[in-house]
Amino acid sequence: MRESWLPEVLPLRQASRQVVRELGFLQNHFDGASAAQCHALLELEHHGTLTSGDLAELLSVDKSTASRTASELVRRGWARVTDGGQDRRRKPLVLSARGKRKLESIHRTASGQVDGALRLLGPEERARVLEGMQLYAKALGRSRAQSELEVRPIERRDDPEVARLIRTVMPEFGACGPGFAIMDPEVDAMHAAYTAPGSAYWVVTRRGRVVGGGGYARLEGAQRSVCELRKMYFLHELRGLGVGARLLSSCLEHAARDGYELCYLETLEGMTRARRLYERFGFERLERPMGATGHYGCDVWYARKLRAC
Amino acid sequence: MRESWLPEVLPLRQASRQVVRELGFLQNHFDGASAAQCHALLELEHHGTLTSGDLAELLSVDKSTASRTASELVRRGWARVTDGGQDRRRKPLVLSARGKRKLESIHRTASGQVDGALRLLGPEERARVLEGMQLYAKALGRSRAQSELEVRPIERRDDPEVARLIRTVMPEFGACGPGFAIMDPEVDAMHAAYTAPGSAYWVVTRRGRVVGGGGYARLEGAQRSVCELRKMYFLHELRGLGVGARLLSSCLEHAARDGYELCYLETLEGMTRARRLYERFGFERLERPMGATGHYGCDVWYARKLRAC
DNA sequence: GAAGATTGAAACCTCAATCTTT
DNA sequence: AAAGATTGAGGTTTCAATCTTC
Repeated sequence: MRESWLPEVLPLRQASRQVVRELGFLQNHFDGASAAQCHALLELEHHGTLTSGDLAELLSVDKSTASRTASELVRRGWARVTDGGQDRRRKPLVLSARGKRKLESIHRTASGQVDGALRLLGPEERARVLEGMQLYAKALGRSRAQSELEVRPIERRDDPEVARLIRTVMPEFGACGPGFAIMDPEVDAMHAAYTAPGSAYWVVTRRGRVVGGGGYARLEGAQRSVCELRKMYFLHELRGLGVGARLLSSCLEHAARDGYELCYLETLEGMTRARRLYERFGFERLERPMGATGHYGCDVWYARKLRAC
Repeated sequence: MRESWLPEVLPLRQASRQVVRELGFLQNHFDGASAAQCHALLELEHHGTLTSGDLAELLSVDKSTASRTASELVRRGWARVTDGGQDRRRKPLVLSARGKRKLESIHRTASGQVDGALRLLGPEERARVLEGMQLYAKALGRSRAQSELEVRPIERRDDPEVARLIRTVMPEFGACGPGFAIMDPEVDAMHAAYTAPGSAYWVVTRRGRVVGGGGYARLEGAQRSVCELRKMYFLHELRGLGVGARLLSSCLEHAARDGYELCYLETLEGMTRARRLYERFGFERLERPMGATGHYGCDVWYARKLRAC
C-alpha cells in the first residue's frame, strides 16, 4: 500500500527545504525580531489594522503565539492598540512610527538577501523563479483551504449558523427585503424544511463552522418533475476553491436520482461567479421565471435537463 | 539613499513568505518531531552518516542546536552513534530501523501535502514550480556562499593554513611526490615567498578559514617580462562560485601593472574546471613548458599576453 | 455559553562558556 | 591551542486552561 506521488514531489520538497534553510526559517530570529514578529510587522504594513486573531490566521500560528507576538510588538514600541470600536474584546493593532522604521530595516536585510541571489540569475530565470513561487504559494493555500472543508447533509443544530450564513451573503449582493429568499420563513428552520422526500440540503463546514450551503426541492407551482436549486451561498473566504462545483454536482446527481427531469433556479445578474458556475454546468438562461417561488426580486432564471442515471 | 532592488524582489518575498507559512515553518514541530529533527533525519537518509558538525552546516543551524538535535535523535531511538574511526572527538550518526520508520511517516505527511497542492496545477505549471524553486534554492545558496568569502593579500599568519590548503588540494588531482609544486620549500612560507616586488599572493577566506589562494611571480629561467601564475587552489566547497574568475582577474591585472607582458602557467590535464577557467580568460595551450620551474609533473602548459593598462 | 484574548508549563533554538580529545 | 561536542541561561512556540466581554 505504498502511495504514489507525482514525480515532482520529492525534488520540489528537497528544493524548498533548501530555500527554507537559506532564508533562515529553522532559526527563530531575524534582524533582532523573532520570525513571527517580522511576519506580523509585514502583515500589519500590508493590512493596516489587525487583531491578534487575524494574525494567527494569516501567519498560520497558534493564537497564543499571535497574542504574545502582539504584546511584544506593543512592548517594544513597534505597534499600538487602537480603538476596537463597539466590541471591547477586540484589540486591533496598528504600526507605530518606530515600527515603520523597524520594518524598513527588515525590508533592507531581507530584500538585500533576495536581491543578491536573484542577481546571480538571468532575467528570464528570475521571472521563472517568481512565477513558480507564486503558483506554488497559491496552490498550497488552496489545497489547505480545501482540506479544511467538509460537505455533509444539514443537521438540526446547523439551523442558526445556516440562517446567519444566508443573512450574511444575500445582502452582499443587494438581495434584501421582500421578494427575496432571505424573507422566507424557512431560513430559520432549514433542517426541517429539507427533510421531505425529494429535497435535500448540504452544509459546507470549515473547522466546525458553517461557511456555505446549498440544496434542492420540488419547484412550487410547477410540474412534479421539476426541482429548484435553492439557497446556494458561500461566505467570501470559500470562493474560488471549487466547492461550488462539488456542491452543485451533488445536488444534480441526487435530484436526478430522486426522479426529477429538470432543474430550475433563479438568481441575480450581479452574482457573476455563481452564474458562470451554472453555465459551466450546462444551465441555460430562460426568458421568464417558472413556478411560483414568490421571489420576485430575482432577475435571472436558468434551467437544465437532468439525466436519470 | 534608498537602495533599489530588482522588481522581482518584493513579489518574490511575498510569495515565499506564503509558502513558508503554508509549509508550517513558523511552527516548530512537524509530525511529532521538531523542524530541525525532521530536517536532520532527511539529511541522514540522504548522506548515510553525519556528525553533529555536518548537521549544523547542512541545516544552517547553530552547532549547539545540531548537537542537541543529535542527542535527541539518539534518545528517541531514531539514530545511533557509530564508530568515529581514529578521531574519538567525532560522533557520526546513522539512522536506526526505527528512524527509518519515522522518516517514512514524515515523508507520507509532507509528500501528501505537496502532492495535494501540485494536483491543483496542470503538468506544465508543476514543472514551472519545480524549476523555479530549484533555481531559487541554488541562487540563494551560491549567494550566501559568496557573501561569506573574502579575498585579501596573504599575511604571515596564513602560512600554516595555506600550506594545508595546498597539501589538501594537490593530492586530489594526483599531484603528489617529486616534480610537483607541493614539494617546493616555499609551501610552508608562502607569505615570505611572495613579498618580493613583481609577485603577489591572495588568500580566499570563509568565516576566517583559508579555503583558497592563488598568485603570481616572475617565471624562473625565462625573460623578465614573463610571469607565472602560481599555486592557485580552491577547496572543494569553494568551487563553482565564480571565485576562480575573481582571483584570476586580480592576478592578471596586477601582473600587467607590474610590467609583465606574458603570463605563463602549468597545470594538469585532470584539473578540468581550472583549465576551462584559463581558457575562458584567453589562455592558450602551449606545446612545451617554458622556463625552469622544476615541476616536471605537470603535463599542460598555457600562456596569455598581458596588456599594460 | 461563545468569542476574543491571555497565562502557565513544557519543549525548542541561540549565544556564550565549558568540557574532551587531538 | 584547536577541533568537535556539550551545557547553562534566556527568548520563542505550542497546548491547555483561564480570564474578560458580548
